[in-house]
Amino acid sequence: MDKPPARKAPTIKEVAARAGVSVMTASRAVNGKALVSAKAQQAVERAVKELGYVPNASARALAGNVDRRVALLHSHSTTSAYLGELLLGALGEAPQRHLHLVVEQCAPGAFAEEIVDQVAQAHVAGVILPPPLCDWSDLVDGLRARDIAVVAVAPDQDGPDMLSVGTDDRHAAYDLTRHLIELGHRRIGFIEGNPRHRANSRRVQGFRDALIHHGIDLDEALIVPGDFSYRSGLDAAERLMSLPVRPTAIFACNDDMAAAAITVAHQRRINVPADVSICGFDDTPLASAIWPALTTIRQPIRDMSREAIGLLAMRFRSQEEGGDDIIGKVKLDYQLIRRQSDAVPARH
Amino acid sequence: MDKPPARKAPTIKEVAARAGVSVMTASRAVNGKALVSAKAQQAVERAVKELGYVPNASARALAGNVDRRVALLHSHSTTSAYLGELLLGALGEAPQRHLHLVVEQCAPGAFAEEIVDQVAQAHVAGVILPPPLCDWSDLVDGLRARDIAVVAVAPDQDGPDMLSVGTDDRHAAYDLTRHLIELGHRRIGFIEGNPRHRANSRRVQGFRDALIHHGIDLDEALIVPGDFSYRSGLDAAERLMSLPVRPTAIFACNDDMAAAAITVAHQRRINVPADVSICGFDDTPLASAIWPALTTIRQPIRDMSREAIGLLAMRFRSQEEGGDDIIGKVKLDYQLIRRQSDAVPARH
DNA sequence: CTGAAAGCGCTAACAC
DNA sequence: GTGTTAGCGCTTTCAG
Repeated sequence: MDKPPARKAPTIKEVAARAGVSVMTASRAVNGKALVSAKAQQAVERAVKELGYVPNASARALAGNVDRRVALLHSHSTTSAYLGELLLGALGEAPQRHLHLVVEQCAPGAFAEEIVDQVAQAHVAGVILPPPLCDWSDLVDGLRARDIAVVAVAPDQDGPDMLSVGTDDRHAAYDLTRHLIELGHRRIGFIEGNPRHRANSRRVQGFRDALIHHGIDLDEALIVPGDFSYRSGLDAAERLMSLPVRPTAIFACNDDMAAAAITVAHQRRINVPADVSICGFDDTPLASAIWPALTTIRQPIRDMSREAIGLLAMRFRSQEEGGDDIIGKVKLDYQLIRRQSDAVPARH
Repeated sequence: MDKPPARKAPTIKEVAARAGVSVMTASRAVNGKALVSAKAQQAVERAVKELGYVPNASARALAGNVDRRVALLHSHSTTSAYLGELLLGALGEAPQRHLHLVVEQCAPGAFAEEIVDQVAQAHVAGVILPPPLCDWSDLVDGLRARDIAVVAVAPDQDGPDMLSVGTDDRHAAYDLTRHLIELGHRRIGFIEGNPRHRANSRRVQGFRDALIHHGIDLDEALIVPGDFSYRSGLDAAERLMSLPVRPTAIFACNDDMAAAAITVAHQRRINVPADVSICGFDDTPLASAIWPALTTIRQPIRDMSREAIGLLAMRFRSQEEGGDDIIGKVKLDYQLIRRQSDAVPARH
């Protein structure tokens, strides 16, 4: 005898029947919003467990009319890895906040206005904007002009009246530098990112602060320019390695440039990390793909999109209650990922 | 005067009214399934456009009772980039096939049975399994035992009665090798991947075939072992570079090992690509992050998940019609991505 | 605190 | 071809 092939998902009706209460009470108990007697609550909870009941999201959305849609907008320049993390966070959080997530890609050469139209036609109430979209003011303004809530993810410049999530880059750079100092390094090279990005200046600042706070004189020759690309990291590292007195450690403003520095070291038969420690920033896939794997700073991208959804939900709630538009900013903790590219400096 | 803040999405009712037909006709016209007069069809289409009507997925799912859920299951070892691509493809295709996609991550050390339970409790009718999950037979069998359709993405071993999507690795390796041969290379080194993976043997096979078909004698010393890791690529490349007669080109079985080969070349002050061409496989983010950027093979991951959704939809349709379980396999075209790591061999 | 009735937007099923 | 009726599973009223 086969088991019956028809396995329809249990409905709230069945749960109610089994718990001996009305459908309405069951609904309330499941959602936990309204007041329900402890007894009813427990009965329902048991029934739910026994039946393996999962609320039907469609029905819920339809009935509640609260199926607000939010979009995760991404451009061609968002890397798959970044997007993947963003998606994972947002997809996980959205249902819990009673939001429906849609994913929109903006066309390569599109104007801000076109994108705004596209988003508006999707009938979304809010948009999550990862970099670099979040720094495109025409786009942000256009969206807001149409009453679409915008939350910026790791924006380069963070307007005071914006919803945003991000990490404290300055502080992260400070911590990474301190880590190197505590290892015993005193001569630390720094490879800058694109000077037009605020993220870069914040990281440089953190680096400088750490040096100062630990009473280390900064040799300006140790700070060399770069632009976040691997290619630029190659040149920057060459300069650092050619210095009369070589640094014992190098802090690159991102992983790509750190990887480039490792390549240069290898080329010169300088051992990493025995002869020179090299650290990156961002914890991209590259960081763990190369050898030695990079000690770097990880931004909790997944958590960021989770929080972004939360911020949106909060804004909607406040709108429903007729309040002013809430502005919110959340700063998430970064993480120092220690791998194999750093060590105590060699003794002379 | 402000514009009215309440912007409810238009319903099919409004569309019907505007088009001067009944709701049902509008529904049929929108879905294109049933027969509708050309006139009504056009009227509805115009109304849809003018109102910016988008069918409410929840209502549709609820009414049709066809809101089949499918899961994209991923393990901790699926990289974010791979997952991101998979997600993009699946998220785009699922709604069109009237499927609702959920994303499930399986717990790090979980047993197959636990994962099967988890999936079953999510009430999904089908699961997309990226590698390495698709090669975990306990998991696959467990799922199928519960009548959950499984589609394997780029499986290492492809059972005859399985739904699967993938690319022709052997053929891709053949093409990449031919590319090198056409450039003028005759002495081509090959860095193998983990010998336990079929993907590896298929790639080796393609390489050998290409050599044979072009009348090039294969020097077995040119095929060196690796295991797909950067670390192993370093060792393999060292062996290749130490050969009495160095190869003029190296084909590494994946990008990580190709990147390692480039590092080794740099170390030895061998120019890439002037002195040695180096190609990878997979087109991971690494391929374009390093310098010179890798010429490699790209698998259309996004398309794969799209096709996977299609396969699932097809299977469900056939089930509804009471037919046998359809088995389907789709092979997608890979792409040879030419970047800067290959060139015509140097003349002696 | 609980329940009954009504309806969310849409599509099966059956009429015309 | 087209319209009518009913109902998907749930939550919102509004009465108890």
